[in-house]
Amino acid sequence: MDIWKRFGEKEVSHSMAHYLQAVASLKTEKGHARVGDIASHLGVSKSGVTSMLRSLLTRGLISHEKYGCVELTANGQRLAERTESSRLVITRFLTEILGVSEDVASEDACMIEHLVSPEVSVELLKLTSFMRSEHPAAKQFLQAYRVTPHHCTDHSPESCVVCQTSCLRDSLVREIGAAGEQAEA
Amino acid sequence: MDIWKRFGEKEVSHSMAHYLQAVASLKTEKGHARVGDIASHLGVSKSGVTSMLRSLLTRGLISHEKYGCVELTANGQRLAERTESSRLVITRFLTEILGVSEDVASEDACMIEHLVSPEVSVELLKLTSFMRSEHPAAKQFLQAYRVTPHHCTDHSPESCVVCQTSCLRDSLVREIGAAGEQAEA
DNA sequence: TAGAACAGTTAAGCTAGCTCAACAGTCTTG
DNA sequence: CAAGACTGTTGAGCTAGCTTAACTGTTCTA
Repeated sequence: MDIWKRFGEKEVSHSMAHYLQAVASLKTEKGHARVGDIASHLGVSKSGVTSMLRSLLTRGLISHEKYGCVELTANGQRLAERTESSRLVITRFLTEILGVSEDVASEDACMIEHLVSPEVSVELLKLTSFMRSEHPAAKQFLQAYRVTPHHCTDHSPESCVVCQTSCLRDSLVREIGAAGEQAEA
Repeated sequence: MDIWKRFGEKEVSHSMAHYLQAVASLKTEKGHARVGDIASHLGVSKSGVTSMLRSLLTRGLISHEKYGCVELTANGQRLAERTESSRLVITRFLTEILGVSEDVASEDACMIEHLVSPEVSVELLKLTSFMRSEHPAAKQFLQAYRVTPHHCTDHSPESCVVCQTSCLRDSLVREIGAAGEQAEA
């Protein structure tokens, strides 16, 4: 059970993914990405950018000459696109299907976009687009789903098929309450 | 747009979440959690455990006396339960609704369990349990969904309501192919 | 109850990412 | 075409997490 250690072995870290996305978005916005652009876009110092560019360079994800513009390599471009696609898919699933607020959806998507495998993203895209389609089964499902109250209120096998020994919803709902109280304080 | 920087400000890091889960599971398995137990359970060195315990201690998530057993505080227990609940919910959603393989589901759940907000987890639980319930709309939906081929094959607004300027599926599917080729090599 | 075997801690050292301060290179403008 | 303004890099230093090696503390057994 050493899956958890592979966290640090991902192709790109959270920071790297955002640097790649920043370069890509600056390129389309302004036509070029320079150290200062990236720094202000991400809200970090220029020296932080310089050192991150060094590690992206050694990983072959960008090309960059001193005092010059930053370019994505084919591999860097690929990763940037993949992360961006995952982010869009996740955000839309969270807001449109799960009905979570924009704020929570954006934050969660930002946290996990680079960690979710493409297999999951593509299935999420499939589910979201089918659910939002005109297919009668999808429309009926959504209607029934919206009017049905939260399940697992009594934690019986009839009301919830997911929980096992204990009610998962209990601890999660407690967390939401706790977060709200912290915000008020 | 500085959401991405909050990654490092999460209540617990990926490692911490797994240490807390390890302590909780060792407690229920063997009745106690000691440094060596945790080290072998997580596949890290004992000294790594010692230093991590120090930071969990200062965060008030565990109690631990020299050469003694490790105990979770109320707060530590809360976080361990929350992470574990999220993991279970995510895993079941990925396998049972999205139809992703056990391996991919376990890995993805492990990566994101501590990052997903309880709001999202609870909605995911609601969706999963409703979909797996006996409700006719759910059964019809699943049946229609299973037999419908992947959408967005022609990238027209009729076949996919999620993609916008470009087809998100294209880049994701390319990634799955790329991963497969890498594994073969 | 000595001493081996084992459990736990400390210490030094590594990488990743960040910060700020100081320096260097480039550009603009009078 | 030089002065100042701006952009970019270097360097020192920080924290988080990990490692190995060496040490200390505890426990079990002959």
